Amino acid sequence: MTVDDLRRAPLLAGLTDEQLDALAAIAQPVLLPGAATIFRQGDPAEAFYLLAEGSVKVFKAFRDGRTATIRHVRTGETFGESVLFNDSYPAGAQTMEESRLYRLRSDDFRRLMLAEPELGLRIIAAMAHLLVMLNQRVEELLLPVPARLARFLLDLCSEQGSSTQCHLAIAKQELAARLGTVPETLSRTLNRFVRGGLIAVDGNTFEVLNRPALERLAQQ
Amino acid sequence: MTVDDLRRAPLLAGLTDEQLDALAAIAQPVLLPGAATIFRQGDPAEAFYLLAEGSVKVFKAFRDGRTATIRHVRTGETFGESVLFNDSYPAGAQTMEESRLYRLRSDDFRRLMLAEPELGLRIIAAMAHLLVMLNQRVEELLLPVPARLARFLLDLCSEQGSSTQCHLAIAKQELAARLGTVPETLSRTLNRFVRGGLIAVDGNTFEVLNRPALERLAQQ
DNA sequence: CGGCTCCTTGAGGTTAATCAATCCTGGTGG
DNA sequence: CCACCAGGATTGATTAACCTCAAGGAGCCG
Repeated sequence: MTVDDLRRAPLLAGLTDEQLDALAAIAQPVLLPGAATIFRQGDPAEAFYLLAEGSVKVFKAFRDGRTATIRHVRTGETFGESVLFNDSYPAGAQTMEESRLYRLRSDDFRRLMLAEPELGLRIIAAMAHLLVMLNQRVEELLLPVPARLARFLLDLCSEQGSSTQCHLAIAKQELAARLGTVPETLSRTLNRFVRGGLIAVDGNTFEVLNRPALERLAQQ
Repeated sequence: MTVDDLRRAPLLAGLTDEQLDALAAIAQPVLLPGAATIFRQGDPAEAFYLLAEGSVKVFKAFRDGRTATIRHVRTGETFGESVLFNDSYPAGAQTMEESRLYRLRSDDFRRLMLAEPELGLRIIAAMAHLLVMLNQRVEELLLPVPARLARFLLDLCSEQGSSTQCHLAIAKQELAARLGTVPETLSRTLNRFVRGGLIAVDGNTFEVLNRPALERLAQQ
């Protein structure tokens, strides 16, 4: 049911039932198969989306056809919100499996914001925060590949509650995309880490052997 | 006088005299010589600034000591505003000549925002817009140097009201920093444009000879 | 045991930084 | 009026990072 789906979105948490009803009135349900393009980088911005079920990735496309995954959207999260400030999408989005989402047209949403200032304030603040995050991700792409990989590994470990071990849930080629590089370079870089005694690799499980060196590398 | 200085800031335009007085009460005047560091990338974020007189540049620092100028701040503009969302500065700032500025401590400012919701709404919206701009600038650094230069030239021309001619007011090495590259590469790239018949150069004046090709280059 | 997909390894090419040398050009003092 | 000097601007040669293309493995399922 629409309102229940909306209530699960962190961006909308804490809204009153009336506000959610108003939102539900402008939310268009969409059902997409896997690997479907939702919007492309540079497309005129018309709407943003709430992911109710399934999974979606947001990515930047480069000149050379390479892509860097910016984030994996989780159930209940919104994406493409920057349409409210921008007139074209700053990144592309694609489903990774069959997904159910809601489309929120930006002019409908803007109209709603005028009627409900509280909603607007909440959205704008959340969005500013998102933009800061996005900015950090894009900035990371300016670092050399080894630094990006080191960051990722350290983050993954702390995310999984360990300071030395972590398990990679996605394929290495997905990781390469997430780091904005290609599988070959990822493979070579991992190899270099192993030869340098920084980490040990067993399949998709990693062990950090020399944390200080890895942290130094992650710096720059 | 403080209030007059504040009134000139686009971010604050349209505020009532009372609101400006309240702001003036928390604005600390600062006088700095040229080439002075205002804050460094990564410093804990405590305040943002309004430039009343002089000139300031905001820049990203790279691992290798290179820097990319993100923007040249003009009189009446604010910079470092992202402290309101971030707990450290995402870029560094430095005066380019003797400058007079006002320091606005972020917790003072936040307190003021709570008391004056209208002020908060205005600031947040303006800031979200700024963040989008910043994001675009950082993204540009992912493009190859010729694309960045092409963009810059086209922007400069349209900024100066001409579709074919423009004049560069800063030194070429400053332009190189603005493009996130080094003077040598800028020189070679300009040369390539000239040899390719894209532009003509006379000192610091440029003429666009083949706009479509330049626009194509700017794409990616 | 093919055939598949994913991963790795090697060779080569492109982009752009670095280092070093040279060339202007405008300002200064003789 | 001219020689000289300093900073900026150019040019050449070298180097580093990392992508591309191409060719092997390694595991896995029918």
